Amino acid sequence: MSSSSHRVSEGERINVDQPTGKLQRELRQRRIRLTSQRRVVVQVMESAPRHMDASEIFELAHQIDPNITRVTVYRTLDMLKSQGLIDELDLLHLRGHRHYYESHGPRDHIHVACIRCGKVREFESELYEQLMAQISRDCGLEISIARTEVGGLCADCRAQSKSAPPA
Amino acid sequence: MSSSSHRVSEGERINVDQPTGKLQRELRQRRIRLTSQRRVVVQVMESAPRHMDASEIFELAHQIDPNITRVTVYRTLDMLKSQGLIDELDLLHLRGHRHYYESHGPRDHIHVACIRCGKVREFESELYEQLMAQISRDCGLEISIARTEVGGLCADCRAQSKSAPPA
DNA sequence: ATAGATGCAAATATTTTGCCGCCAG
DNA sequence: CTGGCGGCAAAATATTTGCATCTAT
Repeated sequence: MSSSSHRVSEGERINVDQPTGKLQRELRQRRIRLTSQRRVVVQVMESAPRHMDASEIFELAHQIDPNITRVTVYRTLDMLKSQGLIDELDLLHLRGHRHYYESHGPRDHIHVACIRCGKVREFESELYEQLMAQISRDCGLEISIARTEVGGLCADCRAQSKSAPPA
Repeated sequence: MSSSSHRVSEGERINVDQPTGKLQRELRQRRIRLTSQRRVVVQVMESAPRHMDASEIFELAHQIDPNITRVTVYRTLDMLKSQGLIDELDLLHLRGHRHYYESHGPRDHIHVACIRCGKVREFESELYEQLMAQISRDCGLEISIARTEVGGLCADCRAQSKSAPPA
């Protein structure tokens, strides 16, 4: 396995850090049965260039191992969610009612999406952590999950709007 | 039907000043056809003590006017969403895959939910606005939607945990 | 060996669509 | 009057469940 422990650059978000492994390792550590199907599903998720919904995960996983069914994908996602290893997003429902999944990174980040072209970027900020601290303090909440999604027109799409109006 | 420029009252917990009306007023202003069904749906949404999903909205609306169908609720919600008058939330999927709806307030707020008791509180913060400004600047995004949901154990539930462990 | 996963098929739930008669503006 | 809207039923999606079988540990 290519153990590249160096940081990925800004825009791209392919998970190269723990080669074929962060989720898998977590599962093993937690004594959770690592079946071949689960291995495929987590690999698919970890190597995806962008967030996928359950159907997309299924398609890819099924291509790799035709035995894998939708049911297994749902069950695996549920398991990972209940283990707190992945997040379920809806990305502002910009493209329907799909739910997208992503494996937890080390830090919380914000999803910033363009409502026109659909590009999604991840954003981290000191301010965000301050905000969470404030919420925790003011609401007396012991925060375990947080999600922020922001949508709008990106610079590129604004530029294009000038020649061609919105769809 | 009921005179259009009259207030109907009779709701129960419906304020007659603006509440029975923000959405309705917006729709009229925008020359969007105000059918009796739409009136009922927006009233239900505006007078609800908490966020509801499509089914709940349907139940209540259907109680008020048995003619109203699920389809109409869906179509009305779509319309309101496309007008940017309501937001669609999932509240961290704490209770399954439901989507909740809420009419836009004047200011953006954060939804803070307890993962145990399910209580949802709304939270506003200067920091939040700063964060949005930062995102807008750094990502070159003209923000039109934003959503933040935070989950964790509230103080009450933490207290209870000491005597009775998690469900 | 055995608790726990998977597959299959069918049950549920949720959302969308086509068509036509009806009502708000 | 008329174009948009709601109702109905059915299609298309999405998710969950029961049960027998298989497998990772």
